Amino acid sequence: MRVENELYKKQGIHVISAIFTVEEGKMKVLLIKRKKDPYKDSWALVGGALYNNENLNDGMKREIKEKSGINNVRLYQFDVFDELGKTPGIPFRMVAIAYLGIVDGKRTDIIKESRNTKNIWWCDVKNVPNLAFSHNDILNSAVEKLKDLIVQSDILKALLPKEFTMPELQNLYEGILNKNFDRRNFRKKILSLNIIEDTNKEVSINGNKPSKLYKFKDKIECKKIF
Amino acid sequence: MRVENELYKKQGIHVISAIFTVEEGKMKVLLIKRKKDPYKDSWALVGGALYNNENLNDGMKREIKEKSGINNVRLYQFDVFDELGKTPGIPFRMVAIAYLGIVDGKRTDIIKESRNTKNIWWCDVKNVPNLAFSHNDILNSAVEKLKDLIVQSDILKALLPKEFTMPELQNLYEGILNKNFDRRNFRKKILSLNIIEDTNKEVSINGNKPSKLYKFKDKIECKKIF
DNA sequence: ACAAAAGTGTTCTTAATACACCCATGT
DNA sequence: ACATGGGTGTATTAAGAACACTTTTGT
Repeated sequence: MRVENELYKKQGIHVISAIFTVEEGKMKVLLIKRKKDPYKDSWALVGGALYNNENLNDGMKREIKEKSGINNVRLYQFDVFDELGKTPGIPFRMVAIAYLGIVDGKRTDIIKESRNTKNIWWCDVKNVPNLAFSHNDILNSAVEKLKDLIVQSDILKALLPKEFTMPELQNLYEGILNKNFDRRNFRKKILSLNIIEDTNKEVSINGNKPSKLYKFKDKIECKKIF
Repeated sequence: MRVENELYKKQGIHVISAIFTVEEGKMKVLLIKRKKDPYKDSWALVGGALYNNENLNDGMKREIKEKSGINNVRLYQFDVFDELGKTPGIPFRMVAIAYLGIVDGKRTDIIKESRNTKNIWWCDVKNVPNLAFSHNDILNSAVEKLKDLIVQSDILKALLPKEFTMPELQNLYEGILNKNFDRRNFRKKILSLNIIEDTNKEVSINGNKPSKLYKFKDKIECKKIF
């Protein structure tokens, strides 16, 4: 490949991340509000252009740090999106490398504003507004990937708060995988994996019979759950 | 993103494909021999730099057509490789978009030579030489992806010749997945899927008891096999 | 007749599914 | 006392794993 060849001259690489967490038993995705054109004032996924001198993962982490303050995100590169001709106002021919990120929201402080963003929001995955660029497509694709990941025990541990109830866990699964499980069978399955333990505490969430609180064991192997 | 910013100026995108087929019951990958530096005379996967004005899939197909003549390949984008500082002689900061390709070798004519290649070879996956760039890493990763794909019935149909024997099929699985199956259980499993049928023909492969020839039914759904 | 690989059925074990009753809480 | 959601055990069904003998061909 020759540098002077016009065929190759105007290309660039975006890194874009759909960062998920669980809050109140619901799956949330992190959105930022753009300060500048294009798509000024639109909500968008976290991301930006890669520099010449950084590798992909470092670039993704830098963007996430700059725009949200988060620095303990677990990242999975899951897809590539062609941005040829799709991005108004960007004269480069861009390719977007899409990442899925996982954090425990309760252990994570986020910053509200940055150089290019004016707000930030943990948005319920079930109710996402129109996003900038083709970020809705990227998010949909990330949610599909999340369905694959959620059946791994070590992801669950990264995603959930320290203590949680069995119905919360089941709700999470049913929401992401979009199907229902029998309460008894679900419990049996999860307990048989031997990755969580009873804390001997209880909470009453909706003023009904209290549910037991569970927590993950200190070290768990990565097992497939469904 | 501003075009004049030096941070973004020298980036480019490679598309690279590990193209697989089955020959004599063995999994083969398509390699080309390079005509020019860097890595002159080395074997390599099929690929090259993306143009400004084409999208990723078109670029990949163009490269495959140019270097091998193949135009009926089924492509899956499966990973992205960071080539920052890894590629001698290439002044651009490259990212390699990696594809897995599937063809039926017997139905495919390949060309021996092209502008940048001097030879081409269906190489046994179990016995691959040192490749140019970091193509061995990419190939290993493609083989991992192939393990996921091989359990889908429609991939099998794309990969295998029109007629095949049960031991050939089993060998293929055992080679890719790196484990052994019981002959009777394997047969039972495959037949229960209802995607292949008996041709009432037989072949003797090694001068032993002949095996039955099977073929795929005309239309099969995509089912998970293991 | 013997070596080499192919074909075939049954039993056992394990995992997944279906299902009904009692319990603790707030109003 | 009642409405709401949480907790528990058993019986059935389906899927996967284990296993041995007979058949065909070439030498």
